[in-house]
Amino acid sequence: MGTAQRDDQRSATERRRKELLEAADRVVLRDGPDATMNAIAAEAGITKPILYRHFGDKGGLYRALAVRHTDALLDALRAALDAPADRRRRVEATLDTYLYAIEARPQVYRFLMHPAEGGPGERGFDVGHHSAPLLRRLGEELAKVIAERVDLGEGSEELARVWGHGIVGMMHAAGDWWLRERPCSRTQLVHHLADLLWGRLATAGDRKGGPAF
Amino acid sequence: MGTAQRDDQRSATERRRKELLEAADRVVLRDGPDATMNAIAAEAGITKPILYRHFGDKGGLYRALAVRHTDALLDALRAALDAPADRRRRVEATLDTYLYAIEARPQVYRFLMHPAEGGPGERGFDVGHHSAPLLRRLGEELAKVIAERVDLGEGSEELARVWGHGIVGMMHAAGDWWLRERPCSRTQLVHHLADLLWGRLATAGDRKGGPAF
DNA sequence: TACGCTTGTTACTATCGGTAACAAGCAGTC
DNA sequence: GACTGCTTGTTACCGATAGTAACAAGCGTA
Repeated sequence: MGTAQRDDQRSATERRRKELLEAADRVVLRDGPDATMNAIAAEAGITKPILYRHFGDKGGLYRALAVRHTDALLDALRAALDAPADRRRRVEATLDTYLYAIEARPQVYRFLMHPAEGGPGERGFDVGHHSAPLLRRLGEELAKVIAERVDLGEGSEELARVWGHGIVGMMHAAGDWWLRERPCSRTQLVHHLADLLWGRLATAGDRKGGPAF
Repeated sequence: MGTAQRDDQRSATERRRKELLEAADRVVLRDGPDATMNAIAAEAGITKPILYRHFGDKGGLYRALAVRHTDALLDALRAALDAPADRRRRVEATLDTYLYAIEARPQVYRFLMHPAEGGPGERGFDVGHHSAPLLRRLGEELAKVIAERVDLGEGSEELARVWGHGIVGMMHAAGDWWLRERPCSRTQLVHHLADLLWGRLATAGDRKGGPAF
């Protein structure tokens, strides 16, 4: 077998893989976290074992799906992070980018972050909480940017990683809550979070009627 | 049937429920996220249907378990939050309390936050990502304390809730990452996070070698 | 004794992830 | 043309698990 054909086959299988992923995406969009392997295979016009040949197990399929979406999100976040503006603006732009993404595609977001939620059998598309890997990836990425661009003195690498994961967690938790309750506009949420990051908690006074310490 | 006996029975069933929860706790401690309903029933010396009569479904059992642990954690956090010290100390004490809890009982923590992780079948104790409810509860609780004690001016209630959920998310994500990688001591992590909350990100200078904006 | 209530069991269903075992098409090789 | 090797695809199964009847046994009470 010549190398030309091997390349053909390789690109062919990759195309196929892409098609399968797109089918999986459609099912996830439609069925939410209840998507089963059978349903995905049916949507792709094939049967289960092929999915398993391509992705190993359900976790593999999920990971491939998650990587696709995470990559897209990361690109958008990097653009906001690298915009030519002062730090406060960049932080706000980054927060807004993330929140816009989860607002625009809540189905995808819920699938990535909260697989297996509804459904009677509770036997949804779970495969072991992939939100953590996703968030960890975002945290590491943010840490890299912080370490690159902010002067933190001694032990800056460690500090940057702590902050990276901390800020991503803040963004994620606040975004998750906001997406459910919609207590305010996206812009307001962004400002509130930026205020928090800008140390307003430290400078705010004690409440007058509150406990006296 | 007299009311006395009805009370007896009620307290009896509640005692039983408590025993079942303790058995479930032991299994979770031992088997981690792979705990099955059968295993829990066996540990309690009974069979499945009784668990279902007491807790409805797996989610019910999980929720009851989560509430127990969350209550205990909340008590500890409230104590730290209400200690007679300045705000920075209280924040540090609270962070440290949380981190100590997850450090001391990682099995419980992993079960609450990351059910269904290991195991070949990936069919672990999942039941729909209960970490979110848990974190939401912590967030609301912290929001209450912030709104009570910090003077935030206009729209303080909304701001406090954003911060409550944001800070809890920061604590959770950083703690989760720290628990896995152990890149530094707990004390250091606490200081790093408190620094972040105290606005050091805003005041730090640009890195000299970094991109020029 | 007969009733009602709770506790408990055995035996079952349904569903889902995952896996053989086998069939068919299609390139290149003898 | 027949043979080999590879990928794609199928049907039919296994094993584990959540969840559910249907039935039995203890135990106070009327």
